[in-house]
Amino acid sequence: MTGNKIRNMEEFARVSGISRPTLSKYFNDPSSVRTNTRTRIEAALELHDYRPNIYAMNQNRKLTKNVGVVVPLLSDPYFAEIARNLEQRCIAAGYRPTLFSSHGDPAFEVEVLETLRSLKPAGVLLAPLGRASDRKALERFCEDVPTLIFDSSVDEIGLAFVGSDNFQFTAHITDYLCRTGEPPCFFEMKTPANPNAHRRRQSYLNAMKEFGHTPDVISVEGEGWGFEEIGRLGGHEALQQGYFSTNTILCSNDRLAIGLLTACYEKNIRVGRGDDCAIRVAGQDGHPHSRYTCPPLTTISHNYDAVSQTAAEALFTAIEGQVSPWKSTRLEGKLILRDSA
Amino acid sequence: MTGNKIRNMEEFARVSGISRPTLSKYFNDPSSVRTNTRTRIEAALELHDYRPNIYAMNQNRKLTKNVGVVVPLLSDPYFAEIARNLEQRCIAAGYRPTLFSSHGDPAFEVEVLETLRSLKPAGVLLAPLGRASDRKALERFCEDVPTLIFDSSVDEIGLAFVGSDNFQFTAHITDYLCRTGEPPCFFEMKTPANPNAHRRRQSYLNAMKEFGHTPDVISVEGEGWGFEEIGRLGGHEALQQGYFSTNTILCSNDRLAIGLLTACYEKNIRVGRGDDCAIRVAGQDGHPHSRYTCPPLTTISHNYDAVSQTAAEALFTAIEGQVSPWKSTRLEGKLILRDSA
DNA sequence: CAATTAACTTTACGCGCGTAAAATTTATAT
DNA sequence: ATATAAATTTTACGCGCGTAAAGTTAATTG
Repeated sequence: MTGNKIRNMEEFARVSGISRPTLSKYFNDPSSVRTNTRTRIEAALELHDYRPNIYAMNQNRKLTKNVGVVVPLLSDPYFAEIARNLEQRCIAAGYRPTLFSSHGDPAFEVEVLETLRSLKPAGVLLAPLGRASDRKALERFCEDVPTLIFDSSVDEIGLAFVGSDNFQFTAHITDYLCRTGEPPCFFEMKTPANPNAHRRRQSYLNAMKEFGHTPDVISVEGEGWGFEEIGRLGGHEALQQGYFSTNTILCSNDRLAIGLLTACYEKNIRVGRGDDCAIRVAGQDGHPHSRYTCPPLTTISHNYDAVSQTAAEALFTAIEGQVSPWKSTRLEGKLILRDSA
Repeated sequence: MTGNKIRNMEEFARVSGISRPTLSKYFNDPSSVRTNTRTRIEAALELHDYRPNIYAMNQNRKLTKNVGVVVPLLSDPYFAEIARNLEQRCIAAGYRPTLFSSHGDPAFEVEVLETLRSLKPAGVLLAPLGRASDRKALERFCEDVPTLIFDSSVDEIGLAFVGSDNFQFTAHITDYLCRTGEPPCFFEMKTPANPNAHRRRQSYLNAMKEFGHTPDVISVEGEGWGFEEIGRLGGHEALQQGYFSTNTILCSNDRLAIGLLTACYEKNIRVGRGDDCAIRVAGQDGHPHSRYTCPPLTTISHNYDAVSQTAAEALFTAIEGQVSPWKSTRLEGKLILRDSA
C-alpha cells in the first residue's frame, strides 16, 4: 500500500470508484456485495490503507460486531486459556472480542456488565462468578444483551448454558479411584465460589453410594479465589488431625489439589501410586498447570476446545437471528492419568 | 434512580437543568466544572440513569480516555497479574483500559497494534513479545500512539521503559546461592523469547567471575512459550548427561524452574537444601505459582506493584502533556527464600 | 461597590458513518 | 433478446456528541 492517507469513507469511495453506501455494506459484511465489487474494494484496500472509524461505525448501527468475553478471574490459567480460545473463535467469525475479568469480585462483575452495556455488543460470552454474583444484575443484563453463559450456570438466564458435565466428571474419576485402590475422600471448600462445586460433591456422594462405600467429605474454611492457599492450609489441618479416612483424596478442583500437594510436601508425605507413597491425590479440571506438579496430577479435564466451540457457535447463531429455546449443554471430561493417583 | 429513559445528552440537559456543553465538559473531566454544578449534575445522574454514548463521544475527540494494555501471553499468570494491576490503576486514574494478549505470536502482536490504532487510545502500556517482535511495526506504532514499554525493552522506542533490573536480579540471587552452598550452574533456553534472558545470563557470568567461580551455562533447545515443557525436557537431558557441574541450578526464569522440578521428580532426584537433597534449584521472577511447587521455589521476585505503578504513572503524566526525554527505569527484585535452594 | 475573571448558556456547525428511497446499472432467467 | 430480479449509485438526512464563538451570569478581588 502507498502512503496515501485516506481520511474517511467518502475519500476512499472516490479513489476506489465504489459508492460510499456500497462500501458501508462491504465493511459491515464483506459477503453482502457482489464478488466482483468485493475484489475491486479489496484491491483498492491493498493500495490505500484505509480503515473505517469504528466509533462512527458503531454509533448508529443497532448491532455492533463487538462481542464481550467475561471470565471470573483472568489470572487463573484455566480461564485465561478458555478466554484465549473464545477470543480466537470470535475473530474467526468476524467479530471483535473484548476481554474482561471480574477479578473475583461481584461488584466488579457488575461494573464489567455496565461497561459492556455501553459497548452495545452483538453478544456476550459470560462466565459468572457464581455464588457471589449479583443475580438480579445478571438477569437484567441478559434481558438487554444476548448473553451466553458458560462454565458456571446461574439459573436459566441468557440464551443458553454451555459447560462441563460435573456429575460425569466426578463420577468418572471416583470410579477410577475406587477401582485402583482405596475409595477416595472428597476434599473441598466449605463455601465454594462456584456452583459446580456442589454438583461435584453430590456426584461424589452418589458414586460412593453406588459402589457401596462410605463417603467422606472434608470441607475446609476459606473465602475468595486463592484456592491453592486454601487447599494448602486446609490440607495441613486435615492431615494433622487425621481427617482423611482413606489414603486417597479427590479434590473438588485442581487448584485445591495443588495446594494440598504443597501441604503434603511440607509434611513430608509422599504422594503417588507407588508402594513407597502414603496417599493418592487427584484433582478435577485439567488445569494447565496440573502437568507440572510433583507428582504430576491425575485429573479429569474439561474439553476446552469443545466447550469453547459449542459456546461460541451457540452465541453466533443466536446473534444471526436463530431463535431457540434456552438449553443447557454439558460436555464430558477426559480422565488424565498421571503419577499422583 | 427512576426508570426515566434518557436518550441523549440533550434530553439529560433538559431534565438536569444544565446546558449540554457543560455536561460535555463534565463527562470529559468531572473536575473541570464548578463544584456546585458538579453536584447538581451528579444528583441528576442519580435520578435519571444516563450514560453518554461512548461511540459518539470518541468519534470527534482528539484524545479518547482509552488505554490499551498489551501483554505477550495472558495465560501466563505473571502477565495476568501485572495486567490486572495495570488495569485497576487505569480505572482509578479515570481511563478506560482494554486488555490484549499477543498470544505469543508476533503476527498477532501486530494485529493487536492495528486494532489498538483504530481505538485511538490516549496511551498504551505495551509489554512486547521481545526477540520475535516486529521492530519496525512497533516503532511505527510508537510514533503514532503514546506508548510506554514495560517488562521487556526493545531499543529506545516509546515514551519510556519500565521493568525490572535483571542484572540486579541475577547478581543478587547468584550471590545468595554462592554464599549458602555450591556456586550455581545457569539453566536457560538457547533462544529465549525475551531479551531479559540475555541480561540475566550476562549478569550470572559477571557475578561468577567476581566471586572467582567458573561459570557453567546450560542452554536447552526449545521454541515458543511453553517454558515448563522446555525446562522439563531440557532438564531430563541435562540431568541424564550430567551437564550440571555443581549441585546448584539457577534457572533463567521460574517457569523453566517449574519444568526442571518436574524433571527432577520424574528422575527421583530430591531437590532442596536439606542434607537428604541432591540438588538445589532456584528461579527468577516471583511467579504466582512458585509458592506451590514441590519444594516451594526459591526465587527473586519482580516488584509487581512498583513496576505497575511506575509504568502507569509515567504514561499518565505523558498523556497529560508532560514531555520528558526517553528514560529507562529498572526496579530491583526481592529475594524470596523457600525450600528449593 | 464596581471591576475583573471564571464559569456557564445559547447558538451553530461538523465529525464519519448508517441507512432509507429512488433512479440506474448489471446479472440472471426465460 | 426481453423480462425480471439483484446489486449499485445518487441523494439526502440523521445519529449523539465535540467544540468553537459570542453573550450572559456568577464568583472573586480590591
